[in-house]
Amino acid sequence: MLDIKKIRNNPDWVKEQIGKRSGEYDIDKVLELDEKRRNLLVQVEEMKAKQNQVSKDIPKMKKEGKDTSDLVLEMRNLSDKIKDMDAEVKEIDKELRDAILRIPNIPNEKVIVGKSDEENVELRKWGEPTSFSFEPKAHWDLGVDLGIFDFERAAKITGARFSIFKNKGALLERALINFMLDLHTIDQDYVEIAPPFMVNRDSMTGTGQLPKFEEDAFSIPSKDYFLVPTAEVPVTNLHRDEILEEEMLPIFYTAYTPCFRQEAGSAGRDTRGLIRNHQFDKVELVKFVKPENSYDELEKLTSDAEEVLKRLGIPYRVVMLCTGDLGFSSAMTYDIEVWMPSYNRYVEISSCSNFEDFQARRANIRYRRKDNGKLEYVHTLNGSGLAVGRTCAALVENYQQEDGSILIPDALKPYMKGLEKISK
RNA sequence: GGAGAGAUGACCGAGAGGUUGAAGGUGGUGGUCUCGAAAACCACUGUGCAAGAAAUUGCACCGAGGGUUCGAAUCCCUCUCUCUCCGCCA
Repeated sequence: MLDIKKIRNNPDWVKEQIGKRSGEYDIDKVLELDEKRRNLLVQVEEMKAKQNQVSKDIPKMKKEGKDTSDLVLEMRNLSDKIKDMDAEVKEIDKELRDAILRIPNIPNEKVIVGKSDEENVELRKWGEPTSFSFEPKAHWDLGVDLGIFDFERAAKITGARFSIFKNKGALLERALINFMLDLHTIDQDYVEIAPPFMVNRDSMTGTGQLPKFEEDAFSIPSKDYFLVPTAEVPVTNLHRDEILEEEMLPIFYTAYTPCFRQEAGSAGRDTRGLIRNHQFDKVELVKFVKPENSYDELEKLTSDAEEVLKRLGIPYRVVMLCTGDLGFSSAMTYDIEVWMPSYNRYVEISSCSNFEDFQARRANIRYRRKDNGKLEYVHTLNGSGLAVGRTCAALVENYQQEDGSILIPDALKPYMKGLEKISK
């Protein structure tokens, strides 16, 4: 959520910044509602001030033995007027809040301006695309042949875009989760969280999934809960409506959760295999930091996620998303893209973002500065560390052998009971 | 699911229709004392919104939302959450 004062004081600048994004956003509506609200507020507050004053006077007058019945009658009228006007203010408040919540974050000035993902910029590359002395297969073929993935039965028991991991495939999935969590908690400084896999509406609003993207989420109507689309939601909301002490910062969390997404609008894309499922596993990294450190922390968070691929020996590259491809809540995002032989290109496997105070403002996460005792919004960041399903797919494809078996990278062997390779 | 109890400031905890934004304490900040520190003592110490150049002023906020009243932290209703007991259950 943007600061309404910022919008009010620099409307043209805000429009220009938001204009760098793709999509249309109605900032004039926000300005209009804000104006309307403040006009009403001045009036109703004047009336309330009078009401409060008279309410103080009445007991005094009674003590002095004066008759208050006329005054009480007058106040009864005023009270009714106030009630009507309060309701009006409340209605406008709601509209205003809803309108602001639908305005995306302002991109950081360093983010490259561009229209779509085609204008994203490659920052660095690690390794080279895997070369094969034979025709490499896609993971959905390899995995089914090896009996470690089963998509047909997943479609039967649930529907399209679900997967089953079986035998060594299930072990591999589990190993990857543990490998990633151990890396982040033991070799890096993250504290592990095992959060609920369902969250309420306030949490979804706090991180920016709602109100604008409700159709992307799976919901539990009977409780107005949502299946988590990412661990970012429960973990960032851990500190919703809290005031943190400065010495508590920075806070680093990592969490494994399954993620549930409708994938609305992606019909027909990536329909095979593990790339785009309604349910997938992910290990997430989340940071709460002081504003002055957030961009340094974004660099570290990204390299912490990259470390997973380095240790697994899977080639990848890091790109900066241009303004047109930036997510709704993000001020700056680096995507880590892994080499996927079946696609013959790099595929997104992690998205590392600095939200600055956008989420903190929505979720009301503040901290008290030691030097002046003032409250300030924290900056929040997160990134996948990594998407487990896609990592699994990338590993299978990049480590495939001519005979259809899959070599296990050294770093993962301790998590696979020392298994060297998966074969028939 | 049934029966009870509760939810108050950063934290603990009073308050039971009328100068209560809310006693007292803890914590925090500043000061006195000290070579320094601790202890003790003194003072200060909520958030949001609006108006104003500013000092400042107004309004709101005692789990959330409604209601009663001239006036609600205090009374009534609904909901959420926490705790105790019973039942059911991985």
